[in-house]
Amino acid sequence: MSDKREERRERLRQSLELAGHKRIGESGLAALRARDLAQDVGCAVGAIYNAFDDLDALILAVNQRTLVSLNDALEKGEARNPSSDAADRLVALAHAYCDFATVHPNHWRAVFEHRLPEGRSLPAPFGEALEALFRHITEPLAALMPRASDEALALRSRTLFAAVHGIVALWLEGRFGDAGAETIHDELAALVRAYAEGV
Amino acid sequence: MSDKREERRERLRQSLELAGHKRIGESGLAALRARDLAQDVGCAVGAIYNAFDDLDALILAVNQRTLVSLNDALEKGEARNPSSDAADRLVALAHAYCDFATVHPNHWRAVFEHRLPEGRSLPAPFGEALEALFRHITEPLAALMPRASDEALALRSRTLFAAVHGIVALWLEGRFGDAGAETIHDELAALVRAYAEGV
DNA sequence: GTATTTTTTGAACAATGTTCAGATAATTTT
DNA sequence: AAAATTATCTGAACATTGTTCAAAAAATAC
Repeated sequence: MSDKREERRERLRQSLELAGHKRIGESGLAALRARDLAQDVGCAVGAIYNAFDDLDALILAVNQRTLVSLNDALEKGEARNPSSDAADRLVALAHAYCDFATVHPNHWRAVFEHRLPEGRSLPAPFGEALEALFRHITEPLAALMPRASDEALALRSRTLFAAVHGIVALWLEGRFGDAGAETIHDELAALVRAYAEGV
Repeated sequence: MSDKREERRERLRQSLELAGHKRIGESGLAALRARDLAQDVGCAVGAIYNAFDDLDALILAVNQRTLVSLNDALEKGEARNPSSDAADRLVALAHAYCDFATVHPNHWRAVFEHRLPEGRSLPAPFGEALEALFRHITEPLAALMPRASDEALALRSRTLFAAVHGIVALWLEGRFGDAGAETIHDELAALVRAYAEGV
């Protein structure tokens, strides 16, 4: 019966992930320290490396959790704004994305700031969480482009996501000055609608 | 006559900036090491701190240089593609931006990867170089929105820049899979044209 | 209850950016 | 030209990181 061991290890993993989640949320990815995590959880620094290969692995776990929350937020955004018009749905998604980034800036930033060391690639579940994100876009987009191939749809979903992400990112960096949230929503809506009409 | 001193110091500054430029170009921002720079230039580590406050200051200098190159590239792109149609000009700009990022990925990435420590803000010349970037967009955009205020134009220029940047960034991260350069050019053109028509 | 295996511990290591006292070099003054 | 002053350069030392590892402790197996 080696379940107990795995269970204990899993508990530690969870605690550390939670502590990491908290620290990133409060102070950002750059402020994450192995020793702080150990203290939060009440273990020695070395023990971290029994639960995770790396701090990178821990960060990936936290970021994946963030992606899941983001997915939830997008789904709630869609539910709150049920429309049969595809363009409306895309705008609602963009707004929900923007709102999530505004409410959880540090978590959201961490997902995109984090860079894996050269050569390592994203774990499969992380890629799947990203895929789920894109799917939200693909569906309405398919309504707008009934004759497009799956590959074309996948590509254009990514393009639209990237455009929206770029706008939200530059805004949250503060490079837009101090434009209010409504202004950004307007900008997003304009872009998304223009794109929806153009395709 | 204290010019000689300033001149020497300036020479060191230049050498270090050049060495930093080279290292970032070859291996990326994350691989920049103070000790490596010192060796490249043939001085002691400590001497770096006579020429620059920080490594951050050195990085900012390199990044500013990159922004200037980028501006040049955009101007050349405009010159190579002279059109009276505002939408065409915007598309040419987006393509020139994409090409620059493709040819100088590490330099280009460094500009956006680098984060100043909490509380410090960009030096004025850096902000001006960014402004110059936006101006390229503002001009054609003004032709498309003859009745827009200066503030509205500034905002929409940034939005369009951010959207294009987001697309190029996600592409260079490799999240788009292995789409060819023409595909990305097409995607950029579609987005820019749609936006141009929509405003 | 003993033996084995795993985990935990925290000191030690390596790699960073940065500082600083002393040595060196440049500049100014006399 | 020599002395005095000032700036600069040097590289060892410091503080902070993530990570490792031998020894101790704990858990598990027999």
